[in-house]
Amino acid sequence: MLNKTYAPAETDPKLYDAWERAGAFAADPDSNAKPFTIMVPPPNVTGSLHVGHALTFTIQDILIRWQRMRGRDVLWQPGTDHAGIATQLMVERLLQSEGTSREALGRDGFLSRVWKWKEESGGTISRQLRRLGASLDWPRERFTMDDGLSTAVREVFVTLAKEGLVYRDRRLVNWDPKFQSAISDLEVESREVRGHLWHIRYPVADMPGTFITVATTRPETMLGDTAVAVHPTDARYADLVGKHAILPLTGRRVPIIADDYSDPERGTGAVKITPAHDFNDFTVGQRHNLPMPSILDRAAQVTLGEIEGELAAVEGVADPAFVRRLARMGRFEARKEIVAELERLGLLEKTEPHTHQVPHADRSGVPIEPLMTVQWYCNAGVLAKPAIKAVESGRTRFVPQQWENTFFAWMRDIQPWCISRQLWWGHRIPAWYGPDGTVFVERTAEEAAEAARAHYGQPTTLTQDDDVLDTWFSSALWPFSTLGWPEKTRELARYYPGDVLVTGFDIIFFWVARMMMMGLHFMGDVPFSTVYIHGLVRDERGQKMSKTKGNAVDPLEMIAEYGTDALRFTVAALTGPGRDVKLGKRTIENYRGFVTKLWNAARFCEMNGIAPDPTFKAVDATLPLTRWILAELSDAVQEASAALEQYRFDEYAAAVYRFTWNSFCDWFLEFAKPALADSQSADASEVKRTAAYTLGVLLRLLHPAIPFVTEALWDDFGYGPPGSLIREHWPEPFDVPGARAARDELDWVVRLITEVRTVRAEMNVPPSQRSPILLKDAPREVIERAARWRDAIGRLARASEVRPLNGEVPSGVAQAVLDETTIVLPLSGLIDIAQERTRLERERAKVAGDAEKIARKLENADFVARAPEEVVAENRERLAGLRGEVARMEAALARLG
RNA sequence: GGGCGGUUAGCUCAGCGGUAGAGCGUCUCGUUUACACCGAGAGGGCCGGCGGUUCGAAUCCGUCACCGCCCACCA
Repeated sequence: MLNKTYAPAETDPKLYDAWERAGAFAADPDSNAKPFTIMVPPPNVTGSLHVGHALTFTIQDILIRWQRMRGRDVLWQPGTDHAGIATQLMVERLLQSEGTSREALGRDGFLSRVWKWKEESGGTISRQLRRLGASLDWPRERFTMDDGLSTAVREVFVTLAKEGLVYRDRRLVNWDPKFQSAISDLEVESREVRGHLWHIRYPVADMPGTFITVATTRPETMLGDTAVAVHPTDARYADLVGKHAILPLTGRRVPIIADDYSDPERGTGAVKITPAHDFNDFTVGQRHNLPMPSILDRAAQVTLGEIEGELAAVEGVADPAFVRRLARMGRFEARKEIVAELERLGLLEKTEPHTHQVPHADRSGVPIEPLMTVQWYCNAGVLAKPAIKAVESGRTRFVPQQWENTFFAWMRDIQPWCISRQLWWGHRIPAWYGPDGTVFVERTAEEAAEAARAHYGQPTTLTQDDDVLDTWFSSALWPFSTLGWPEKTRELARYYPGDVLVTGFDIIFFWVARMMMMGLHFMGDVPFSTVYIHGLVRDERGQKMSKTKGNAVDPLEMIAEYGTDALRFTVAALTGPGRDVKLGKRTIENYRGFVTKLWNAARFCEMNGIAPDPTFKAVDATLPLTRWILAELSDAVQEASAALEQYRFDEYAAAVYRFTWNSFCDWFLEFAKPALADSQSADASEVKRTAAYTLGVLLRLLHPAIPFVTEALWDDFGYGPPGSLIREHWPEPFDVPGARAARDELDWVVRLITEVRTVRAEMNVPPSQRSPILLKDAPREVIERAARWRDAIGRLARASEVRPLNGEVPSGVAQAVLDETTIVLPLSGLIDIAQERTRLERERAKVAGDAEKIARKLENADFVARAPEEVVAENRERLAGLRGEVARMEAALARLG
């Protein structure tokens, strides 16, 4: 006997354990079935489950469970990402609380500490994914820094380096002064900053009293200026081009140059050029062959090394002593000092408030500093070309398709990817340097030593590159590194390329694009044929969720409170194409009601002795009721499958919800009650067997979304052995004999009951007050129908009897029109004639209005001539029907007197 | 500055050429062989504005307005 309510907290983990122990999630490389593969986007090993995970993993698990039921050999590849910066920072904080530090432990000590942390606490997210019901193939779990995956990383790096697609370069890089590492363009985000625009007078050399004024938001970088640029056509400055300016503070003579980069509309039209600290200035510097002194170090503190020798005292303009005091000062403090000094010297023309976008490091949150360093780069431009082609040709498609534009826009203008990071935690770059700086890129230290011996003609001591690779470098290999590449494993042959990649739009560039590039380059094929892009999870008001705002929904809390199924169904119901998911506690609570509804419906079935009957076939159904619910069920199967086929999780949820609640519970079970009450009745057996069949199909339809409650019911009813629903076959639409007639009949009964209920509710008739339902002008089929459904109508429409009305309509009755029949409800004493007249008049007006609209349409000669025949015919028919109704309503009104 | 998405019932959204829909919320009623995490009924909409195409536009095209996001830009 089922409990009064479903208790997910106790039941769900047991069901999950049973599935996992039984190997229900396991891929089977030996099977003959067609594979279906999803590579999980590996969560950070430091992570814990948040709503974003709940969304993405629910979607994936729905697809996975659905395809598994369809008989595919499903591989859902699990794993975690080492997440370089995030993990290193986390362990560093841990060390800090223990009174030690990364530096104190040294590189090796620190790394073993991180590994130890990973062994002890790195499994949190995997445990939490189990609570979400995610049916991942756990024994295949991988970690991006596993031996195998690390081999893959080295193999890719070395191969690309030998192909010239990975190389070292000295150029400006986005530098994070807080973490003191290079970062890629993607890790930079613009933030609006309210700052100032300082207008600074640079004296023109050999022209005493003449100044050229530049405007800047970063006066501290002027220490590294090596030119002032004006636009070639700017008449204001034409005479000054070719002359020199005296750089205030340092006294350096810098040329005044003409360059298109200068925009006469902005600032003063003259712009200071600091090639070593600004990306635009860098290109100007290259064009004009300017010196590029760095004046900020890796911590973004002033460093004078490259300009020390050039400092010159100039009366009233430059003072080497002042500049020397700036050494090792932070960039923002130096800015203040420099502004004060310029003011003192009378060289500060004016200061304006100025709001502008400043690039920040997304991780550390500090403004990035363009810095001249040597880094490793990947030539993404070359790798991007086949990836673009693959999407253009449809080999890989995006759902929703609009994201292809985003992908193309970025890929077609892709910049070299800086892949080295000045961190310790990550894949160490497999490059070794000889004493003279010669670089040996090899898979192992031994191979590098071998290469060095060949190069130098003798054994030579090498030093390995200190840097590690961008975390996304190893993520880019995930679709094949997890399958054993570079070994030629049978998994690799079978499960690459995968089918679907599910992820958020925020990492299309970070991850999707790079997997495409690497997959095509190393496997010769795309890593997946479909990329399903979902939205972001937001709170009920559409705000981004964040811990600081306090509006974050904790999925584990929701699971504890409402059960996993409620959370999952909510997510599915809200996941429309290209839309963010606005998730609130109330919504989850609401869908928990759906899970309960299903549970109670099943309980009701159980209480009535409804049990699976494997011999039952839909084609054997003979009754209108059973034929009708089976036809509805077949439609629901069809709708659910079509929705999943198109990644319409919202439509899938809506279809199964509607069928369960409206068709099965509200009408079928209610109509079934008379038959169930009398187990000897002729219909009882067929009704029960149909109910059992319907429930069985329904559980299968619902399983991908709400796996726990469906498996619990499946097991309890004994549809199969415990834990078998997960591998049960997905239902197919089926034929039902006489479906059309059954639908016509049930449709009529439902409309009759609804009509009577509406009248009674509007007349405030108490439910205890039963009334006869008299059918005036009813054709014979209708009278027969009414007789067949006497019990159900009696129950659901509170009728004492249902019969044709022969003769006069008594007075003091309520009336309603249903097709050609007028329903008469003698409710003597309860009917207020005036009120009834108002009600009927309102109805009449509504129907007459509809009729009028159609009549006007049909009077339009163009419509009749040009609209398709069926549409015209349909309208004619409708008009006739509506006019009939109006006439009957008018007759009813007349009878009221 | 370039691009993408959105604007439909109080809220969240579906519908994307032929009778304006759902869920929630609101109001009224309710101890009926499961379910109050429930049942029955009702109210609620110039489908953002303006133009166009069409026999017919929420739906297609153009344009404007507002909202959100992405990319670029430290004068």
